Amino acid sequence: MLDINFIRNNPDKVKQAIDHKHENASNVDQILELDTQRRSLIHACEQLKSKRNEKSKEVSELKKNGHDASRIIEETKKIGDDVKSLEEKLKELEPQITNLLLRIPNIPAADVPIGKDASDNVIVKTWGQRKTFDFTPLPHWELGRMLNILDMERSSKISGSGFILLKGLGAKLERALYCFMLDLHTREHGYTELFPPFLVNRTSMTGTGQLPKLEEDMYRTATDDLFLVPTAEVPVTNIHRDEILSYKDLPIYYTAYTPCFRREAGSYGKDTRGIIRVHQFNKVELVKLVRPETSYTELESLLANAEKVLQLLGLEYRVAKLSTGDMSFAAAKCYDIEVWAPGLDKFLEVSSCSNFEDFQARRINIRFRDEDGKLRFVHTLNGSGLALPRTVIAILETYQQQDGTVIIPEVLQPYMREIKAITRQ
RNA sequence: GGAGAGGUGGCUGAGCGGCUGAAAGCGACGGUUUGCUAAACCGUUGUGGAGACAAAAUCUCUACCCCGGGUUCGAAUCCCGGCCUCUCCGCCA
Repeated sequence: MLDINFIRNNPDKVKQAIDHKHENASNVDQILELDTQRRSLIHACEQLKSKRNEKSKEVSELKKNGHDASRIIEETKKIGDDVKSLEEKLKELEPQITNLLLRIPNIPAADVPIGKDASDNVIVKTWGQRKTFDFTPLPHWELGRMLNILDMERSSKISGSGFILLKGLGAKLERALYCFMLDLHTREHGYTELFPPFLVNRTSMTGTGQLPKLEEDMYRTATDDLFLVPTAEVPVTNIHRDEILSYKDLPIYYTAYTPCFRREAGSYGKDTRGIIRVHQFNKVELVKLVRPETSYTELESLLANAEKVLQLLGLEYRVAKLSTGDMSFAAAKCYDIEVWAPGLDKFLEVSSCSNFEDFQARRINIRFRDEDGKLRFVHTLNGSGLALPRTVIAILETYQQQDGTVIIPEVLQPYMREIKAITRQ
């Protein structure tokens, strides 16, 4: 969330950000109005408390010297009642303000293109050569069925639509991919590997910003009020919640594999075929906690780390700098990586790399003490490195042969017991 | 699931309802001493909020001893609820 002081001093910037992000956000003027009320209540309340503390001390003195204190006790009781009534008003007001504050989006960075949606995103990079085929490339669901590695009919029998059942070398390819990604990021890019819980509590979900806005998109276990993680970002970023780190600890780089669970409420009818959009998918996530002054160079290197996966897999991709209208609520700047899927004849988003500046850190209260002993909020970043299903799609569709077999990219072969191709099983 | 014990500052650990934002020790930081290191000695050492100030520095007030309620003129301390940790038993991959 934003600092209330920042909103107070820069209401127009905040309003402009809301406008540019096309967010259905809280009313800034209303927040400021409530904030003014809040502060005057606090002031009045604290003055009364001060008076009460003084009187209590007098009582203590009088009693110690054996005098009667009943008159002052009566007076003080009255003050206590007034304090209580002011506190009740505050207790009503404060959650209102917090709730409104939680629905104000982050301010986009200065170099983010202003636009209304994805059509205003700017392609900043393309990598790889467009693969040409002397036959018509098939979509992955055809390949998956022919090779008997993907069974969408039976997965929907087990769980409903939008769930993946991988079989044989399909399952092995999946496992090879996330092992390869984790190895790359830990060995080459300096990330620490984590294996976090897959269920998290409400506080964690609120900390990273999935709640309160997106509760409808989350799977929740009713009896325990736990949520299935929609991304490893949630457990991993929350690791240092309410902590004060040392500047010596920074930067912190974490990577984690988790399944991701998303109800995809409201997206019915979109990308329904195959495994483009599913309720459960695997992902390797990259998370960074860094010093504020380094966060934008850290964003570039995080993006490069994610790109590296596709480069090593030999998959064509492009990088888009998201416009204000397409950016997420909490991001200050965001790049999407999109991989080319020849069978679908389109690009698919496989990673979203964002700098949240101190927006998440403020919500989640992660600070660090710098060399001067000052407390400052860290900047948080994250990105997929990468999401699995769409990477699988790109591999199957890019490396398909005329006979329907699929060549395994060389970097994955050591993870596949040196199998070089997936053939009909 | 049953029974018990416990949650105090960066850590260990005292704490009678008022003199406790909190003893003591450790650590960290600064200084003195020292050829260097160590040791010794001296000093500093929380955070949030509100207000004063143009702002910073600073100052004042207020809150915080797991969280939330309650009792009281006054709560780290008493009472109730919750969360978490540990031990034992049961169940279990």
